[in-house]
Amino acid sequence: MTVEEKDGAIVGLIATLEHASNAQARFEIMYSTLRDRISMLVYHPGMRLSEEALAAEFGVSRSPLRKALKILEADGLLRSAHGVGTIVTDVDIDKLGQVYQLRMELNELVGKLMPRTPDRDVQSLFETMRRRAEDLQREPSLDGFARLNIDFFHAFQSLTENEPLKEVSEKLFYQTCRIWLTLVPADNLANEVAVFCSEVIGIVNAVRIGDIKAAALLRRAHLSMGYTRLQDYARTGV
Amino acid sequence: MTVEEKDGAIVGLIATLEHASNAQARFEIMYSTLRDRISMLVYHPGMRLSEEALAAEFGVSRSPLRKALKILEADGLLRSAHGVGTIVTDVDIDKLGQVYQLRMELNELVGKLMPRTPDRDVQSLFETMRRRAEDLQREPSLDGFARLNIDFFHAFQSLTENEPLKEVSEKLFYQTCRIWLTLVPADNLANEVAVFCSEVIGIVNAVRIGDIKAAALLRRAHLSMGYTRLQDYARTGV
DNA sequence: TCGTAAACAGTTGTGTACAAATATATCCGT
DNA sequence: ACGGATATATTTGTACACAACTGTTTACGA
Repeated sequence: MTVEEKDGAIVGLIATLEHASNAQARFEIMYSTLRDRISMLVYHPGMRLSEEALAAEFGVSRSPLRKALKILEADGLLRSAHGVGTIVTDVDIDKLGQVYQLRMELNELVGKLMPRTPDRDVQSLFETMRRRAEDLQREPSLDGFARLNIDFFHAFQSLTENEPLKEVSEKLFYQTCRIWLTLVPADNLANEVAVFCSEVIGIVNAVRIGDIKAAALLRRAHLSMGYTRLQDYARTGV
Repeated sequence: MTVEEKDGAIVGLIATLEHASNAQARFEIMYSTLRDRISMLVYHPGMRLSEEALAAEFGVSRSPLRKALKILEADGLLRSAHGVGTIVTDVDIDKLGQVYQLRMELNELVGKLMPRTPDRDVQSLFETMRRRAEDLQREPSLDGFARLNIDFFHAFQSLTENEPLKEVSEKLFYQTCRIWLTLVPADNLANEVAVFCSEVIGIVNAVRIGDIKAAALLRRAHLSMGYTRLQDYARTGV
């Protein structure tokens, strides 16, 4: 699904870009690659990115790269400062509270607005998520946690057919998902992973019997509890 | 509030841009000006815009102008086609149904998520809206209707302090507000204006007594009825 | 007269040079 | 040695030239 799953890493990325047919395809690759790196904290908050370096890596000039950066800026993930650089935005637990409130409501809407009866493909997708959750629980890792969090979000998105809702939810998700990587303390990772995996498995079970509404309510509940735990981490961490 | 309210129209616009201190300010002017023109059907759906002509009008080169166009493209208001031009997107009543469903839910959230107790400024803003609604009802016009619709939306936005909710609502509003200008038949304009003005006045009354939740529910109800009428116009119009 | 292909005009996409702005380093005076 | 001003390096913002692409027109042949 994501671009990262390539063999030769950076080399493979440029190769992919070279063969990208049109401008839109090249943009999508650059955009999702950068967004993924920001979300996975490869580019950590406060880090300065160089347009020239990124353009060189992608094998293009600054012009098309800047388009991707501008959209990421509109998404709230980057911030450009003239004469300084392109800076990865900070994630502030307090400001993110508003986003979390909204995300909770939106997740409930997944069950209300055009819920989609899961077909065979969706079911197998969620079964894959269950398997990955079980694997992760056996061998917890921060990266695996973050990756499954992202992929499970996209799987959950397929439960509604309301396109605007999906777009809006996606934008808000990427504004918040980094917070876990910055706040969860290493000594509590296994516990946090276990909670998350039980959430995944619970929702997979709801999807299996076709109860999208229940899946949405479960997700909303877990989102709420997750935010509470994040606040605790932020308090004790400081 | 909007940029259009200048004396010398285009000349004034360039003058404003010349004096804009930084790049962000210049971007905001170009962005909101173009969005307003699209929303007011100065640029009608299907119309082709020329980057060069727009850049000349704003007194800048294509580079900074393109940033505004790219964001408007991400907003779903424009579409760029290589070798063809920059085209104003169509408004399709069926596809907009999903947006309307979402907008209804989001409007209700205004009353649930961080509703703001109206201060003196907000109250006077809504009183202005009431006066403009009364004026419009006395002398109905399509442009006046569209303008008040946009301005009243922004006024309503000030009733919540949840910034992400405001951003999301704004994006969705501008995806839908053009539909009225394209669908309302001229022979029913006075009637439609009357309905809209009564909505405005009703919500102003709710705000006056400080009942934001009621204002939000009223707005949601009117949004729902409005969408139903739009569907009727679309059916009888075709 | 019609169909087809080639030339043309016009548009967005990309590369590149330079301007504007900022952070850092350097130098000088006290 | 320290403060401050100045020079320098680095970065994003802008302008412009050209490449890539598309729709239209025109010319040519059947």
